[in-house]
Amino acid sequence: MQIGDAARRAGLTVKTVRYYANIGMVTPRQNPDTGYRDYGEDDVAKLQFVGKARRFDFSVEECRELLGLYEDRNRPSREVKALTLKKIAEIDTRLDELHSLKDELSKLASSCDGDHRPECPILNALSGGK
Amino acid sequence: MQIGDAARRAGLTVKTVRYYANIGMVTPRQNPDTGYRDYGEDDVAKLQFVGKARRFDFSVEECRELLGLYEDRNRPSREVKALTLKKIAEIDTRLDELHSLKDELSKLASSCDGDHRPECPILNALSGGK
DNA sequence: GTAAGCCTTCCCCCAGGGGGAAGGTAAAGG
DNA sequence: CCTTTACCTTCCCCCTGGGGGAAGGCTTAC
Repeated sequence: MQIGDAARRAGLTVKTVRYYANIGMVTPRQNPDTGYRDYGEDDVAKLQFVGKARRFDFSVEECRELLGLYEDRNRPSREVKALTLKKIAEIDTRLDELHSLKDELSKLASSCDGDHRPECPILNALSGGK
Repeated sequence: MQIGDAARRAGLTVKTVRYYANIGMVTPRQNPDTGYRDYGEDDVAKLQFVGKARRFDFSVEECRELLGLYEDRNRPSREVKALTLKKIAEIDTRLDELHSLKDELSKLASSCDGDHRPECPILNALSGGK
């Protein structure tokens, strides 16, 4: 099938699918007549797999790694689980950062009157100290 | 003072400070003899301000906006507060996304034995369904 | 004299594609 | 048969927020 159908079925844009082909992540056959990319069911499955993994915040490189494990029917599940736990730890780190950012910004916002007057604790905080 | 000192005092890299000059965010005078950028105390204050706002997850464009408000001694504090509340809302959205991602990944991870056997619910989840 | 330590501009690099130009191709409608 | 429409291809520039390093110029210190 052509790239448009494959993209639709995987829920990705044509641009994205072509990009994945260019970086060698999901490489379809080529139709020798037209020169068009020719996607099979297995390719669509891989595209769906990658699309889902991306939505789970795995980077493209991590997706490549997961895809390798996915294609190797004999790999130990340990490896997949390790990648997943690493990703969870990264998410935790980012959650902590965002929580503390939000706390600080919330404190600033609640200390600011937010009226027509120029006095503003938010700007004072941003300009003062370190 | 030269860019190196300004960068050190603002806790930024020289590259970053030069970048801010290039995009017109903090534009120092120029030393006519050497052609070097010449930073004053006011410039350093602005660099510190921007550095802090960046650490608060404000984008460069938002920093430019905040800097404009910071320099306008008569702006209403309302505008600054609005930007801050918008940023807090963005952080909330991202927190929600990350929380649900983490939940899903945690469920997958706990359902996977993570041993030497190839059976892996994580890959099954990524490959199956939508 | 020369080495260190500044500074300058210039260009390429990262992720993860998006936007659009220029040009080839295939199928359907009039 | 011709045209329109909808595909497809490669190619190049754009975004964020700078990092890395080359090539060149200047003082200053040893």
